[in-house]
Amino acid sequence: MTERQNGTGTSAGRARGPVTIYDVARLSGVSPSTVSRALNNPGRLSADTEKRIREVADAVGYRLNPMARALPTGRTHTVGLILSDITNPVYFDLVRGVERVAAGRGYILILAESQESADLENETAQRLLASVDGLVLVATRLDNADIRALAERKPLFVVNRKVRGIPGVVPDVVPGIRAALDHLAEQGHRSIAYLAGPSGSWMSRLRGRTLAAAAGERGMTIVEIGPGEPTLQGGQAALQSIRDSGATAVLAYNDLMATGLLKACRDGGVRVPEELSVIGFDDIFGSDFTSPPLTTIRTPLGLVGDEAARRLIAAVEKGEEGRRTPLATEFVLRGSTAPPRG
Amino acid sequence: MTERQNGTGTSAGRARGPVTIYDVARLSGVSPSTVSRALNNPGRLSADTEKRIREVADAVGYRLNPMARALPTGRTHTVGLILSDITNPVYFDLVRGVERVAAGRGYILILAESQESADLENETAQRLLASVDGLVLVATRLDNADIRALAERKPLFVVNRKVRGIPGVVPDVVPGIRAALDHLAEQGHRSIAYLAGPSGSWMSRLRGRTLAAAAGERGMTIVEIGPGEPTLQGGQAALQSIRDSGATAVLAYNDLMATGLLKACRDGGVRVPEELSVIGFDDIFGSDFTSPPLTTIRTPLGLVGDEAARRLIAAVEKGEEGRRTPLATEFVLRGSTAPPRG
DNA sequence: CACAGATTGGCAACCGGTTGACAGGCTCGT
DNA sequence: ACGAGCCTGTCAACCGGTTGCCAATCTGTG
Repeated sequence: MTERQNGTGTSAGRARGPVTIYDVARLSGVSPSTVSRALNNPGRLSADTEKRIREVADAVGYRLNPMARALPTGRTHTVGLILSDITNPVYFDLVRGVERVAAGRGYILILAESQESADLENETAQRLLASVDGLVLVATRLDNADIRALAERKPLFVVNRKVRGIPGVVPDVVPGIRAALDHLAEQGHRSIAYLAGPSGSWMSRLRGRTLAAAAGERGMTIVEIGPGEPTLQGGQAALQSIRDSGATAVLAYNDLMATGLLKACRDGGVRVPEELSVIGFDDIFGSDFTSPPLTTIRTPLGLVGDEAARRLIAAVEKGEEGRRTPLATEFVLRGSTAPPRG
Repeated sequence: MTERQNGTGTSAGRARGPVTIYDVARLSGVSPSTVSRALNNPGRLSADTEKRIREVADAVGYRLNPMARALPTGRTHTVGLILSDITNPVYFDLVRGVERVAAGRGYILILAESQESADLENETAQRLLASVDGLVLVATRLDNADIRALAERKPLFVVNRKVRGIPGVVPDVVPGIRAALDHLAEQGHRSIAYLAGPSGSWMSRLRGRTLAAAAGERGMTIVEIGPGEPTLQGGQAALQSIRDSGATAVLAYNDLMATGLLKACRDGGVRVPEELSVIGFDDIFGSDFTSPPLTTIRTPLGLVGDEAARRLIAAVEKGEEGRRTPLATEFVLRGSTAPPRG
């Protein structure tokens, strides 16, 4: 009779802590291991016993302790999501996508921020490693070696970055960029500025490269401005360089920068789109109510989050990454572009 | 010599799993309990031993397993944050505040969404209870009884809702609302509409009540429109009722609704602010680049997140809630208000 | 009716830490 | 020289589950 701490003797008393399988076992007259089997090994026990135990567990409101299960099994039923900047609106839908899928499959979401620092990101990932079944890295600042090292410990999924041998997703930027350039060409623009994001950003380089290639095909010239912070401030700060470049249209690394640029234009008396056409990237919350409404290249961020969670969990549970869904960007025409003057 | 699984015999071999205190113990020739004490009971061991163990732990890259520690201690070093809607921009800064404070104090953040459903919220809270040291509930849809029941199991902190006996924070809405009404009165508005949020929202009722009281003091009349969804759509849908009410100015439950209303006005040919003055609430991301820029009542959401995390962790660690910081709203004058016509 | 094989449930070890109790060795005072 | 008391490190139990292995019981068959 090893009476564990919870037994309060004869009187029911108020239970000290949460109900455990030991309580359920005692109340249904079986051993703890039997309770464990009844609950997560259906069919292993006789139908009678299983049903009885389930009823008792239900009646007393038993809930398993995820940590206690994690210890022997190594499975935490938790996914970690590391972002460089939680308040960047570009991530909201992505976070929701991950959370919904995770919750729907019985997983918990751990959220962490790396504050745009590679060191902090690595430290954070290490810190989380033991607590999660897998990690989603979004727009990571880590180098390939660090990423591979992490992937050796736990399943990893990388969003907006391609790393050989590591599962991940990068929405195809080509269709959006082509459509945007077609639109600008049609309006008569020949010289386009690319307002680059952070120098360490793989995605900013990809967008820049793709843009340069697509511009070449259309006989347009690209001048790269930046790098700059991927924020409103970063966009605001770039106005002067853009004007100096002589470009008649700008494609910004993301909507935040584009919006900052819009603001700088208003403040500086540059009329958009008459004097300068501006195109953003991602279609974040708010870009349809800037003034003028921002023309942009939409990234399906909710779907990206879905995909990340789905495939990460598939890797965790079945050891294989699930089916890949093709994800593409799309040009969204609003009010911030027009033919150049003259 | 109970050689636990990790021992790979003579050759170093590649370690199976993560490094444990058992590994550190073996390598430094002490017992596991000594390692544990060296690491988190400074002074309990001789300086020599402690230093030696620390060095070994460092050298082999030991990291404690938070779950393994949580089991005997009951302390997970994790805080849970439950939001009704992750993509609502009102929460971004709040989430960041919580995450920063938590991370700074060595805590992990678990994020969950209740999708505006009380049942789902309760279920989520129950599910998370064993995994966290405490829970932050934001704009909860739970009733007081449920909240108290949760608070009996783990420390709880409630944001934007007052529940007797439960620690929480509600930024003072009075100064912001008074200033807003003073401004409207000055411009000559007499009849104001309040565009209410969800019927279950405590905060919406508080804002409505406070507004009614402040209006009374100024001899203005308030007509309440709604309830409505706290979203862009909710705001858009309300335009007709507002026009019908004859009010010359609207104060919306939040910026999302105010922004939706702005859009409906543009679509419906109602000029803002000439024909209708619109004031939002919270000053979320984006409300300074609507057209016209939204006049609003700012809530210091980052500080609210800070406060929540700080005081929750104080409650967890010291059993007492920490010092309260007074948090107040503030009127932010931008471009969506003007004197009424006529 | 005996016995093989399948069912059913329990024992005990294990996951990786923490911590109360305790033993051996030291230091120190007298 | 001897005992009190301190310092240091170990032992073992525990947190709440999971799971390999085994024993007892039940079933069916010849």
